[in-house]
Amino acid sequence: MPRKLSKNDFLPIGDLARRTGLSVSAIRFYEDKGLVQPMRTNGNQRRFLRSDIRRLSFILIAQQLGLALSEIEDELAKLPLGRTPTAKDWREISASIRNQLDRKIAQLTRTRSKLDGCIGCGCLSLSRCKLYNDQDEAAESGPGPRFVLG
Amino acid sequence: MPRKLSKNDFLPIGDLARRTGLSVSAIRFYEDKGLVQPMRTNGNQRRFLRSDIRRLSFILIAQQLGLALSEIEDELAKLPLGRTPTAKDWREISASIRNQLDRKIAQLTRTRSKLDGCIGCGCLSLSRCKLYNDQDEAAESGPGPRFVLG
DNA sequence: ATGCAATCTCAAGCTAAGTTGAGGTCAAGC
DNA sequence: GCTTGACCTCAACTTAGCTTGAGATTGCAT
Repeated sequence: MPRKLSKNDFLPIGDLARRTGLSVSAIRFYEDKGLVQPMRTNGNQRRFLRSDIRRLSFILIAQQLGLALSEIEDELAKLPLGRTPTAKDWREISASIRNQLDRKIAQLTRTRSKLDGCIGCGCLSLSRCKLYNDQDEAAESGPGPRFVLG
Repeated sequence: MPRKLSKNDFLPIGDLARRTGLSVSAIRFYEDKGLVQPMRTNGNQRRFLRSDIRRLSFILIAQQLGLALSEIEDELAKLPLGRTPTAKDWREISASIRNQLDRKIAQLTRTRSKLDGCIGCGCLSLSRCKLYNDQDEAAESGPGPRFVLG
């Protein structure tokens, strides 16, 4: 016998907000970005599955790890059929996230050691400064490098 | 005898752009933010001092270190009379910047070790997840979710 | 004196990750 | 069946760090 859908299986947006700590507007924003896909009632109101709580929690956690929404979308897209992450998926995804974290830490650490070199020389000379002339690794982040949790 | 100002001591914005690698529009933007203060010709064109090259270079370097323009402004403001940084100033400022770098690295490292804990458990449970519930350091960024998954 | 590149101002646009507000609709309790 | 709170859409605003474009002016070389 297929499990009957009880009323509680369809949550209105406010409930989801209360249970995730997100604001209603943020959830709508995420829907806009394609991160969740609620159904609609006849009256056009959103109805979410319980599993969307988990999906949104994943988004929140990933954000705290310093991933941009677009990166989170990429991670979620790796799941078959936009499924909400299970424990196994989570292990795989975390491994990928860990790589990104590692890279960010390595980047900052390199930068710091270059800075240490510069403190010694005090050169401030563009032609000689390591901080300045290593185009390869430092200048990647585009306008306004964003670091996690300020 | 006071040194006579030769023509080369006043650079038009394009020269400054070529010599720093910044775009003309970015330099104007920085002026707007108060980071440089060029003089004007009778015809209202900007004329920069040679020392502004150094000042802008400092801005570029500090940006690569992950400082926001507002933070850079703060650092530059520590200098008496908006002076361009000398080697000694640079040593002091770098020390301050190094602290900020250290904090960012430490933050990321803590986050990573929490993630490692989570990979093991695969819980994805908001009530238990360390990533999620360390209010002290992680959850500064908004409304704190406190509820368990369904 | 003229031509043309460089410069000027001001306004609008872009990305990220949302928030805020106006004006309108839905659904549930009494 | 009415009221009220939750919900809807759409547009505009926010901060950071710029870029792009329109239309006007300047200044250097010939």
